[in-house]
Amino acid sequence: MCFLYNNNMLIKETKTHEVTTDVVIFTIKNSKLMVLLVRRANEPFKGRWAIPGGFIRLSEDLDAAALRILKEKTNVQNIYLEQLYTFGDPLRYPNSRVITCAYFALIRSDDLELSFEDSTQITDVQWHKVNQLPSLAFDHKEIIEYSLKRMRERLELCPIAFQLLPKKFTLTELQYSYELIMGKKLDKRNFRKKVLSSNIVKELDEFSKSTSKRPARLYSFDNITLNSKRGHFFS
Amino acid sequence: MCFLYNNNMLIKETKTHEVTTDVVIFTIKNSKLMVLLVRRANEPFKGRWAIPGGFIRLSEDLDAAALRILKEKTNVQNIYLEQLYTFGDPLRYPNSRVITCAYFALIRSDDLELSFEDSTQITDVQWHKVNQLPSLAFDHKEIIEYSLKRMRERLELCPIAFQLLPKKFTLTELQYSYELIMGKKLDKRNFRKKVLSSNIVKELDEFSKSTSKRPARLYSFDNITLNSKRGHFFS
DNA sequence: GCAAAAGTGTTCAATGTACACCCATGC
DNA sequence: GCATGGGTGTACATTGAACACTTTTGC
Repeated sequence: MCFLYNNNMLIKETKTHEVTTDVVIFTIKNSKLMVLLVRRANEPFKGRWAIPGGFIRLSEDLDAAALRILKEKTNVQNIYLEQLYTFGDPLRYPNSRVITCAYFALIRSDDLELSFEDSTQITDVQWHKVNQLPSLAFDHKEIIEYSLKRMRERLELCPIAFQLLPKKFTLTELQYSYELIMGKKLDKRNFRKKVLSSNIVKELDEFSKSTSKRPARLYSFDNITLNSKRGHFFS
Repeated sequence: MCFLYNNNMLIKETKTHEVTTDVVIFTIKNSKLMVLLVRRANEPFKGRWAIPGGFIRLSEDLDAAALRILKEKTNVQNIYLEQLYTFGDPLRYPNSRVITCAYFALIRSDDLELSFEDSTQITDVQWHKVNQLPSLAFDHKEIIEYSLKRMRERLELCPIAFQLLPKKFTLTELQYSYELIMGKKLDKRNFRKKVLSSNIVKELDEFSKSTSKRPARLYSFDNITLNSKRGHFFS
């Protein structure tokens, strides 16, 4: 039971706002754009897939809470994390008022250290293809769709796609990740021209161990600064 | 006293998160870009100027709460309103954990019906020039600065500046409002070319009652659709 | 007639887009 | 030697930026 000073009236409520953060975590795995989902262990939506999330602690910054959720699930740091939107439809969460501050994050698949990854049996944390999502809890479908839209907007401004790639990558791999996120094909020559003329990649003296074809030059990224003040790299 | 199920532990807390919304309300008045501030009647920061805001009701959508705050202060509808960012630094609010979901709004100065406007005495609600802000409560300076930045970004994508103008306006007035928001001078010919080639304005057969100079053609706006899914016009 | 704001086009640079062939390697 | 993905350049269209003079009105 809470007493809450709400809108200039002291009201008595059996529940109060709860505030969570949900983190939409993207990666590229097996040439697919994937999002991390957890299977809910409790009601509501017990057994349903959902975006990883959790309550924000009373003395915890929002960014810190999102980072904590991310670490709990993926054990990664040094990732791109950006506050997305705060969803507060009073009906979004059954029988309770839960406002969620959504974030989205991009991680490299080669940084992943997911304990559940070793097991081949079905676990409660899994990657799902973004274009083959299962039925999701709450408004999480809407949140993921909005994340995708935002990620595409960001991609046009700053090279966050690098976050999805290994530290050394070929231009074809880079282009492929752009195509996966943007959902359309890009022209190879124009893409390479654009990437090389912006000084965000550094040419290496290494080549991919060719998988039965001509080896491709490897690049690493450099000079990454974000146009957005909202997104950050956390190290 | 609340019991809160927080991060998988049932914890006992003497306080809980509180969630407010703050609305940064812009207008153009006397050829200046202005923001609406209220003087705080209570501690903390009693007497200090602050962005209008209030607690979100338990069964109230975030957008609705922002709209309510806006109506309480300005009595306008049919405005541009967009969720800005959620600020949740645990130290932003003294002695309490208050997370605020900030919005920004643009209103026409000729739509204004502010009760306090008739009075010439100092009231607790006033317009302030954005480049001459008084000392503000909480992190409200940061919120206003971020609103300005976002408004500039929006302006490049969609014609929200129309929200700040009377229903009939001259192109010079429109250009002036862009210059006020962007904080820089624009080229007259390029500006008019761009505005006229996008079909967002409609030429009228009326002219400004010339104030001792050549009368200028009036325009109204048309075909307003937003590029952003986040911003909305509320009618 | 003059002061003051309204109105009007062209040139140039930069950027984005469309498009097709040779190259290096593994097998 | 051939199949496969790696790598490269040019022509054109679109867009944004710089720039100055004539027109209309009130006084």
